[in-house]
Amino acid sequence: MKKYRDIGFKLTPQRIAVLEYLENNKEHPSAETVYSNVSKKFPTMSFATVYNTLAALRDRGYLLELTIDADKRRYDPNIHPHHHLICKVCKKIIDIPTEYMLQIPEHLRGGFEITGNHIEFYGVCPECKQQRAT
Amino acid sequence: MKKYRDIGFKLTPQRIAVLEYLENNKEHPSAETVYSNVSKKFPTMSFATVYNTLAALRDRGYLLELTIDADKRRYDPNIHPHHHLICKVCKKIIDIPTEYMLQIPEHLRGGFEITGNHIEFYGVCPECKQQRAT
DNA sequence: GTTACTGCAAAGCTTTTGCATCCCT
DNA sequence: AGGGATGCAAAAGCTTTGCAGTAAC
Repeated sequence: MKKYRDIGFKLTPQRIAVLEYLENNKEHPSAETVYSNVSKKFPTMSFATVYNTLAALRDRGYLLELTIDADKRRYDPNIHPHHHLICKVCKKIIDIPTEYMLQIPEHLRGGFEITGNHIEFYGVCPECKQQRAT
Repeated sequence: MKKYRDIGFKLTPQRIAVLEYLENNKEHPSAETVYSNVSKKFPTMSFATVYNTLAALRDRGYLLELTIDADKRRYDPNIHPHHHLICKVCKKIIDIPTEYMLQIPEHLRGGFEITGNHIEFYGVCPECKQQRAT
């Protein structure tokens, strides 16, 4: 936690609760999900504080904001380069920590300076596949 | 246009205007952009009709709904498999029609049935790169 | 004639903002 | 003490919906 304070990130009890909830979290939660979980232990917590905290962490590079879900933004505390596998039915997201070497053919690059990439794999998870078969 | 009618898609003047606007459109427009362009020639056009039409085309597989932009959904009439290169500054999106062979290691697949993938390449376009230098 | 689309306005969600108060450093 | 965070409520965007009227098939 010290690293946050060191860069001038003020550690309030609310922020610590959010940080603890996110730590090692693999669910790629939405702000709403973060709010409802954190406010269990912290009833006075407000939505605005969750949004502010998530935005502050994102701006400082401690949190990725995923635009995978059209309905809401989801957050990923894993900031190491990785990709995602998404269930089209239940929107579950799992991490794919594989590195792929992807080159864009020169004639398609359009003079862009490439800084990164992100692969979304789509599919149906075992649980949803079984429910469909029913 | 006949193909739409053949599957029970009712062709109204408003829908034809939307279809004509989208045809060969490479700008990946948002619903707002579609609306403002189509309503130039069709002043009585309503937002709801644009949304309904886009959703109907999407549901029938004639239009891709992109979740690349966190702020709004964008639409892509190019339904052939392809990827995207996105300018992080101005959010311009250009098509990358290259095919990449991407395999997910078995132990990471989690029993998913994989149905497809989509790569987002990130970068800065020449125009934005120049403005930054200034 | 049916069925389904249009247009308008209102409502629904997610996310952002203003502002007074409070508290971490 | 000072700067920044909190909490509340209101507002702002984007998208969806209900419903009466209308047009495509």
